[in-house]
Amino acid sequence: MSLPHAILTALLEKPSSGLELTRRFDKSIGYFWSATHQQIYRELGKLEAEGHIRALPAEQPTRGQKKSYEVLPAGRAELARWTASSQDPKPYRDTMLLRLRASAVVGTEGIEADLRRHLALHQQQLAEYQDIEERDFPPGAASPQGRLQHLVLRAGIDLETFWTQWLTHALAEFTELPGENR
Amino acid sequence: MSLPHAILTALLEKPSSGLELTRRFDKSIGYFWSATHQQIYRELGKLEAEGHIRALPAEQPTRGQKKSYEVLPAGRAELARWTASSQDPKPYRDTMLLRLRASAVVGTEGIEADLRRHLALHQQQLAEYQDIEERDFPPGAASPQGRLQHLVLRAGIDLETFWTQWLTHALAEFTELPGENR
DNA sequence: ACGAGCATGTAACCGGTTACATGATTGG
DNA sequence: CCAATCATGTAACCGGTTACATGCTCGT
Repeated sequence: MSLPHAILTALLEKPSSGLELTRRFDKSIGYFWSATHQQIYRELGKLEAEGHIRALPAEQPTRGQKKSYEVLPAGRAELARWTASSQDPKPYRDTMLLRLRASAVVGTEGIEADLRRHLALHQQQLAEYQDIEERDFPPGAASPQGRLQHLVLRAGIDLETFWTQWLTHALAEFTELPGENR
Repeated sequence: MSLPHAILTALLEKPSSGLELTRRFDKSIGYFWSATHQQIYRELGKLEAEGHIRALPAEQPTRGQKKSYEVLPAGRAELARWTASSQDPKPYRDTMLLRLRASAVVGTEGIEADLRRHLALHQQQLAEYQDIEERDFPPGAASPQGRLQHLVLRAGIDLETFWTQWLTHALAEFTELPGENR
């Protein structure tokens, strides 16, 4: 039950249509909660039916017409409730770690190339986050909202830093493995 | 398509019944790929139908009777293929980061307690991993299989270390926020 | 007027989750 | 023998994914 709350957050920051939300999910919020436009439309319908949001009274909503939504007080209250609620961290899932473990059994043939590819991807993502940090969070005092947003970005930066270091370490290990295991 | 391969890996390490697999998923493999017994039974049925595993020829398999499986050559080949295949990293999803972002909009009322709770949980998990490392991976030379397994465990340790540090940092930020934002 | 792209939406599927059912074994 | 537990399994649901359909708008 996270997608509706992600949408409520995005709509509170700025009322938007479905496509606009999809684009914004490709950027900031999507960095740690991605969603496709189908998910977003489905969820917008539910949120409207529940009285959490409403379509902005512009034109009649026919197909192909832009339809913007804004958050109603009930929606804001629900988001506040959810934000403050106690939630267990989801168990972590990662296929690369799974494949590395499998490679200990069936051989490491072929996995090294994908480790390198992942390293490049994480380095790229790290650079993107660092650009955002430089641009949006220059050193110095910031508003409380800004500090919270910076905190979230730091998590992204530190996670990508971890992955680049770990993958580098993993690749170094591989060069030391005896030939028949590679 | 990861669960069947996780099961193949576990079965290659040691032929097991459904319940035994469930227990082992609660431990080692489950640390980065959890599964319930219902998922595992469902998947065992599929894997058997595909000819990747077979039931060990013991007693006739009636309900309530233990039924152990072993991996067939086709299953091992499929696992090797999957392990060496190129796979994109899944976009990262985390509700705590989402909630923190939401709290920048609707207020941080109530979230601090859950940050503390998460910190305790991650510290606990970190301690568990470190115990395993001390017990199973003492300093010194190790087999290639051991080194790969150690690599995976290091990822778990480093991830939990990251979370404890980040949560500590986040809580420190909170104490500096002006009163109306807490 | 028409094709490209914009915007919204339907449908089918798939893996993970939760609740529950049923047969076998074992301890009191 | 009966309850508790072990072991396997069925069913319904839910969110995320993929493929496709349809209507509108705008540039040429």
